[in-house]
Amino acid sequence: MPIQYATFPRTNPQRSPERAVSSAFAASRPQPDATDYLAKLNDAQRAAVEYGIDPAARPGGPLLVIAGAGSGKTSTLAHRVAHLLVKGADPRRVLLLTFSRRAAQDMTRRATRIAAQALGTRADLAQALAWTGTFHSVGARLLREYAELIGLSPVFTINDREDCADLIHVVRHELGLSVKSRRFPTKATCLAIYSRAVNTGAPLARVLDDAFPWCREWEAELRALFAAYVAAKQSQNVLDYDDLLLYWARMAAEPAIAADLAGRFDHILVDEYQDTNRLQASILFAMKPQGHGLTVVGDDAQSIYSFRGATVRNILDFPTQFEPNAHRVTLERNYRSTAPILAASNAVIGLAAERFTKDLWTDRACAQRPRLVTVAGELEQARYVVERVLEARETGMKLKAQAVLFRAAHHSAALELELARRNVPFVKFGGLRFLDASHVKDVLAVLRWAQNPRDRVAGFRVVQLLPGVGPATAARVLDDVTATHDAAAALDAFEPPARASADWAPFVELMADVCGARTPWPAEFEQVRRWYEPHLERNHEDASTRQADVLQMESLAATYASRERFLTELTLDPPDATSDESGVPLVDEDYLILSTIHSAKGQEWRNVFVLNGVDGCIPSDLGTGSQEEIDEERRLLYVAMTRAKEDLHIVVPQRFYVHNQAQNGDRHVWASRTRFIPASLLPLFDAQAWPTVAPLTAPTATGLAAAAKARIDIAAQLKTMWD
DNA sequence: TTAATCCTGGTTTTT
DNA sequence: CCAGGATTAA
Repeated sequence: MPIQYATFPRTNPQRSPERAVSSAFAASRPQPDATDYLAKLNDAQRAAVEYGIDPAARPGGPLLVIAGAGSGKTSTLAHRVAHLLVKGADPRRVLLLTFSRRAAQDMTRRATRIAAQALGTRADLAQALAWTGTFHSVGARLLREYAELIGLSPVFTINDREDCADLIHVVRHELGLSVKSRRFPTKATCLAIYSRAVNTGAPLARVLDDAFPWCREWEAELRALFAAYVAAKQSQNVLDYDDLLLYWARMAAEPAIAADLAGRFDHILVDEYQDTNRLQASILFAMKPQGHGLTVVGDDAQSIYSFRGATVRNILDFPTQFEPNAHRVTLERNYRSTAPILAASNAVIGLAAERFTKDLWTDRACAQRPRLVTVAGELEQARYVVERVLEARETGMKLKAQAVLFRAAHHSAALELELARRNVPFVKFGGLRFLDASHVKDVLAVLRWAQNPRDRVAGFRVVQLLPGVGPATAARVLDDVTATHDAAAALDAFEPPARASADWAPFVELMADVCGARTPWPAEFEQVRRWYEPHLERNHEDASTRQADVLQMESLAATYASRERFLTELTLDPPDATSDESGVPLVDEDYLILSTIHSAKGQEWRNVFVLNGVDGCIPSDLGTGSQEEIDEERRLLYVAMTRAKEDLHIVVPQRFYVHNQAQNGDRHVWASRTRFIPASLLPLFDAQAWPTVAPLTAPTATGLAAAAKARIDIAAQLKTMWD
């Protein structure tokens, strides 16, 4: 039997307490007017909510909901979940997979509110709707429960991308691949190749041909590297992101486990299905081979994660995976944007090579077309945005109701400077992540190592924090720890180099405490932080801002039940922003949203600015190799545009700065408007230049004529300057 | 063996 | 332009 975790009680279909919870709902239900809470839905939404749900909420056939941008997708899915609960489905046996944790929380909140209202119950439905989260986080939870059945230790730790890259690096070195005459791909590239192969399920050769042609010559070496990488992960009891899916998929394909695993869920609902990959689809099919109780929701026009192995084929081919085919409902009515914004967005996506089946419509008439604003350069672009943002705020539009979107995190650099200069508070989503900051990684490494002493990447990092300890000493320490199976004892017995002797005893003491869990969580975090602070100050110039980060982490740590939960969830759902110079605005303060387009998925704002609407940014010049890549970039612009409710500005700088070009270093390039808005679409936009009064005007003919009459000899004047 | 310095090269988006 | 790898001084 899988071991039981206090925090994640296993459900048992026959005699679990959850059944009791469910029947309590049923009993307290005053036979509501079943249609009442669905009254606000339109016909298509209602069909999507009610399909296949009989009066006893027994799982019906598979359902695909194609939900266009702004068509009330979240609301519809939330209503479907609520409808299930109202009909008596057991919330503990509902699996709800979302794209991000934020989406998961949002969905849980909405669904339970609707259901609670309809049922007139005060029972804590949200608590009962426990299996809600991303594929990765749900995978992690399931794997911990079944760990011992599949040869994992349940205390496995999860490496984030950086850690995985470090591990690959070590393995690569051990295989002697770093000393080839021709340069071997970097550790990050190796990991990207590995990850893509796992997530797409494609053979290595195909992955290389499709996405990494410049690494083609290394196929044999890469294959050996990946084999060693997998072995290293296993011996160290660590999983990477891909493993969470891969182990889940394999587990679900194993008949002995599959019956128990799949039998735990009556209903599986998946949001943002267009951004799932082959591996994720295989999990769903293994869990629900006939598709009973399976609902997937998404929009093929918003598929923007192919770099992560996602394939739009998942959603396009979903209906025919089943016999009879899955039922399909399409939501085409848009409630978000004005008609002109929608018309322009439809036109942009309409030029895609693979034509999509739906056109969104709305009855929100409006005269203002989306603006296509030409500015001179990035500085003017930043000024334009700030001016317009403040202007809108003057009219009462909160900063939070406005957002600036861009293709790559660094595209907002100039804007961030301008916002700081003019004291406009903002929060940026996407780009540099909290977990990538070295001081954050240091602290987490201490905790991770204590959690899982076999984790060499964590240990390697921790030991080297001590002055006088470098890679060689650290390697010896780790060998001792691995050999003795007792980190604290091994550290105690280790003879440190002279330079490190003063720091050794406090270090051993700390690790003994943390490994032995002598200090209860979250006080343990504080203990680690106190130990770490002097090392932080020694190693970093800007110790004080980094210290603030660690303190912030400490308050975050207090909100998790245990060290294990903290480590797992922080890795799977990291905070979005670091506290840089601008500082984090207070929660109740108003602030402008800056976000990568990818991070903006599923959100909406009244006023939206899209930066750098030029070829080279959208589409990124890195993504113009194939028609598929170009179409994905086009969908990216579509996603950005359809975030806007009332006003949309696409800013086109005529000149922008590119950094680190292979040839000439930094330089300006002359940009042209994005190819996704060709001349034929211009009538749908309100094209304008900014600023409206040109700062420089050429001399006019009459002006020159007048000046000619007063000709002066400047050369003569200058000569007299030094007389 | 560590730590400081020099130099090269490489690039988006994220669970 | 910055991170990470290579080189070199201590």
